[in-house]
Amino acid sequence: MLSLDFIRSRPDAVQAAAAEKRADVDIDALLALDEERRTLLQQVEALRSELNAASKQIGEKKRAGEDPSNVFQKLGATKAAIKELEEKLRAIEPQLQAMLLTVPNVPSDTSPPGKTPEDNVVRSQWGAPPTLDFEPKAHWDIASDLGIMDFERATKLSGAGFSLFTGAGSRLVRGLMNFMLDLHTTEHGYTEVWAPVVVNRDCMTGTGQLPKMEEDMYCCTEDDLFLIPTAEVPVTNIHRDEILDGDRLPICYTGYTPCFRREAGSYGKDTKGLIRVHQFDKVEMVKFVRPETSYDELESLRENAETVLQRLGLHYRVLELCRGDLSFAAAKCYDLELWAPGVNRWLEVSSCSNFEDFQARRAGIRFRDKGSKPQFVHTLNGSGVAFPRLIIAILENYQQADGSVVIPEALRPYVGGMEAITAPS
RNA sequence: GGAGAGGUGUCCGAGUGGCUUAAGGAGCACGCUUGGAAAGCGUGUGGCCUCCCAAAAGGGGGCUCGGGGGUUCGAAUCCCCCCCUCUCCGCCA
Repeated sequence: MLSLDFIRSRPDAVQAAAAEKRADVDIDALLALDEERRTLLQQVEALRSELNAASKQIGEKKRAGEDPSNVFQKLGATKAAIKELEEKLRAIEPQLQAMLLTVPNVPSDTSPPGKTPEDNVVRSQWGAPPTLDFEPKAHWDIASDLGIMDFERATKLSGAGFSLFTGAGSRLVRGLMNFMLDLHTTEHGYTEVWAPVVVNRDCMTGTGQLPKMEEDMYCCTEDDLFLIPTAEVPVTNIHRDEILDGDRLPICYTGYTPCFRREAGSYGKDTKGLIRVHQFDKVEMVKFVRPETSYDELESLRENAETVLQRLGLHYRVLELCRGDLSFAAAKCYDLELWAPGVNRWLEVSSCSNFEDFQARRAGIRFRDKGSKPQFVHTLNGSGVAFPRLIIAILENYQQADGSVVIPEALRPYVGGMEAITAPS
């Protein structure tokens, strides 16, 4: 959420930014409503002030044993006027709030111009694609041939877009979780959290999934609870409606969670294999930082995510998202994409975003230095990293001519020393 | 799911219609005191909205005792709805 102050001072910039993100918002209408609200507020508060003074007078007179009835006379009209104005306000305020919640964040000046994913800027590359002297297989064939995933039975359980890992595949998932969490906690300084994966509406609104993305989430309608699409939601909301001690910042959390996405509107896209699924696993990093440090913190967040890929020896590139491709809440974002030779394409495994104070304002996350007024923190988060596409990359990059898959060295301690996954004989 | 208890400021805690612009205590900050500290004494102590002010500082007003409505000239206090927490019972990993 943007502050009304900011929108008032730079309406054109806000309207233009919304257009870049293809958000259908009418800033002029919003400001007109804001103006109306403030006018009404002034009127109603003046009347309330009168009424308060009169009530006080009545109390005093009664205590002094005097007759207060002359004060009563005019109060009826005042009360009626207040009631009328309040009703108008009550109609306007939710409307204004609803509009405010649909205004996207303004891209940072440092985010490159552009409208579509094609306009994203490749900022760097690391490593090189593997040299394979055979025709690389796609991960779904590798996994099926090795017996580490069972796509058919997963469909039987839950439908398309769900995964069933078995044997070494399952072990791989578990190992990845520990590998990434250990890296972020012991080397990158994050505090580990284990969070709920079902959250309430306030959480979803706080981080910006609601109201826009409701149809993309699994919802337990009986309880009005949502399955999280990312750990960003519960972890960022840990400090919702809090004023943090300025000395505590930055606060850095990392946590593993499963993630659930309905992917409404993308049916028929990437239906095969693990590229796009309804439930997947992810280790996430979330930071609460002082505003003046957030862009430095974004760089280190991206480096922390890159380290995961580097340790696993996987070829990747870093994209800087153009203004038009930024998500609703983000001001700046880096995507990390892994090279997958089997499906012959780049696959996004991490988004590292700075939301500045956009989420903090929605979620009421502030900090205070001694003797100062509270300020909103800046929030950031990044995948560190998402599992399915990482697994795709491991399988496809480390596949051997004989159909086996070599386990990256850094991962071996986490999978019981296993050096390769080989087909059952 | 059933029954009960409760939600007050940073914390504890009082408070059943106007001497409460929330008592008292603790904590915190500042000052006095001290060789220094503790104790003691004094002063102060939140958040949101809005207006005045070029801005900052400052000041005015409104709201804020879980949330939302209502009664009343006046509500922490009375009424209604909702949420949350705790205890016991039931069920259950």
